[in-house]
Amino acid sequence: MDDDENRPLGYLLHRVIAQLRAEVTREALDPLDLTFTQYLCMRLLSQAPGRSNADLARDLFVSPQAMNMTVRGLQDRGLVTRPSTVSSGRSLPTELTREGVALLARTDDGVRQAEQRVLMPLSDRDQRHLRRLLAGLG
Amino acid sequence: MDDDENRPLGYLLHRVIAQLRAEVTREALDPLDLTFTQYLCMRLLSQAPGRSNADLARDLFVSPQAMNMTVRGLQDRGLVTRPSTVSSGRSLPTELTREGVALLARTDDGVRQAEQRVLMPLSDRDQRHLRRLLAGLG
DNA sequence: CCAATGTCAGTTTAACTGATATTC
DNA sequence: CGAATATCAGTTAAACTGACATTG
Repeated sequence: MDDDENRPLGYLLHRVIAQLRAEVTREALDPLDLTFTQYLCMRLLSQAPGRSNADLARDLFVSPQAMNMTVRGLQDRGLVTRPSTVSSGRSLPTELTREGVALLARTDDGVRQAEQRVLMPLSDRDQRHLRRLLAGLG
Repeated sequence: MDDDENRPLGYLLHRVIAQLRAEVTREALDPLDLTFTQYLCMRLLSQAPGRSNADLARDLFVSPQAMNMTVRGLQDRGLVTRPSTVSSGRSLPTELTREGVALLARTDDGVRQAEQRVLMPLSDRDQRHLRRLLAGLG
């Protein structure tokens, strides 16, 4: 029989991400008309400006076609920008616009609150430890 | 600018679960014609036999309609069973059949290997710690 | 030629919401 | 009646695969 620590990682992770995603979307993203995937994309661009579409797709483990749709949606709203042509190669470096940076900042409070609710069962120390372990898997 | 530990939890979690889900599905579930959600459902029933559809839905944070489709798929293949009528109430207790238990067991090796690849960057000690922290959020 | 990139198009997975019947 | 359950049906989010042109 499974005890807590022997349950497969996928099972444990799914529960946490499903709950978190639902709460973040409802509380912080729906009011700003952003999908969770768009939010992840903007978050990634905030930390690593100039990523190409193919880079972003690899970072989030989705196909370049799927990521392209996400970026297009953000581009149509003026939240990210990328050059239509480039002097060398086909790779188009994408970055947040000033509007994109501002909108991303407006998600922060809601995201923090939703995360806090999900992480409630853990002590502050354990929360920091969990973040560090997850970051180590990136 | 974000350092590792200040990146939102949803961002860190998404990357890990996306990679893990892709590897587990390809390596352990596709060969047995199981979806990831069906796998989670069977895993849950293995640990907590007799759960109703509504229970399972709450456990995995999906709608009862979505879970019902998953259970139906497993039922049609004879992997789980639930009574068509019950003496009291509408709740139908679901459990794995012998075939379900056997099929779930056949996923173990592939799942373990996929998890091991994802967790590779962490020490054994940190892997155990991560599992314990995640279990604490269930 | 070949590998990587961006992108058009159609398809599929797997969730969602709404509505309804049953039962305690 | 009211709350919980199961389940019908239609819709949507968001991925997928296949195909192809461009570029270094």
